[in-house]
Amino acid sequence: MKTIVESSGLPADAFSAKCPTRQVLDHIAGKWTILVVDALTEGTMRYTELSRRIEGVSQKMLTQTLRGLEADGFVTRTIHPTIPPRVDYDLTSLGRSLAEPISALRQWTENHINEIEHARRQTRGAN
Amino acid sequence: MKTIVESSGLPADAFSAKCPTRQVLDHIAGKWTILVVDALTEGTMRYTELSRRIEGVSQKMLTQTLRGLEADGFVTRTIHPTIPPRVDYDLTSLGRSLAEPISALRQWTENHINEIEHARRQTRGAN
DNA sequence: CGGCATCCGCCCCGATACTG
DNA sequence: CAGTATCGGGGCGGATGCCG
Repeated sequence: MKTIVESSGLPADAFSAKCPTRQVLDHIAGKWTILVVDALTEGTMRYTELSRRIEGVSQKMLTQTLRGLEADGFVTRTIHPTIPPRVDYDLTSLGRSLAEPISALRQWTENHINEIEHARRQTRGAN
Repeated sequence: MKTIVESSGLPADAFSAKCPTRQVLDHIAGKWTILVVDALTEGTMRYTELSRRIEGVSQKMLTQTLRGLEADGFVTRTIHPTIPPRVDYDLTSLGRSLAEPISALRQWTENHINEIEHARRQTRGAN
């Protein structure tokens, strides 16, 4: 059962260059998207909580990633007009759905990191 | 049960900037990696078969992606010294293992593309 | 057929400074 | 606290040409 893309009437196919699925996949494949979505599975997080949870992310990239996730309907942004200001980020139901395969990918990598590093050490001379 | 990274003795943690898991995750998050791994789940493929299957990929990026997947132990490269030459690419058992969460991610995106495009249209004025 | 080498533009991303 | 604005380097990635 293939999804029919409403905007084009064609079946969804990530291997096709024209399919919008490709853009979303490229976006999800961004450097920080996986970590941000995955972090939010732990519950509501404030901006600075996210930046501390995800080591090494800059303000710019965190903001940019969050804006992208908002635009795609994966994350909600809630502003509390208090002093000091407080902004909460949450996964939408669509975002929680996406988080399942994404978490699986992170966990797989963590579980197999030793095999991968071993394979890397076997690669000799190639460069 | 967390994996202990042999090279560092520390638990695998993708949220930690120093963990090698991060590099692998960044690598998997490359623009073409998901499509290449996923294409190879359909079986052995030659170089030109891959380039036709994955619309829009340039020779350079296909080669570069395949070399990276080789180095990480996800893909094997078999050269048949015939005329004309023939090169077969296959997933290793580690690669087939990785392909499961990766395929899940592509399928999820294809299945939810209409919801995502709808969410995108709701976003007004933001830019 | 299955690459590699080179050039080069673009934009990703980090660093820094500033704001409500 | 939660951003925005701007600058600048690096590398991702496409185009082209050549090779065994």
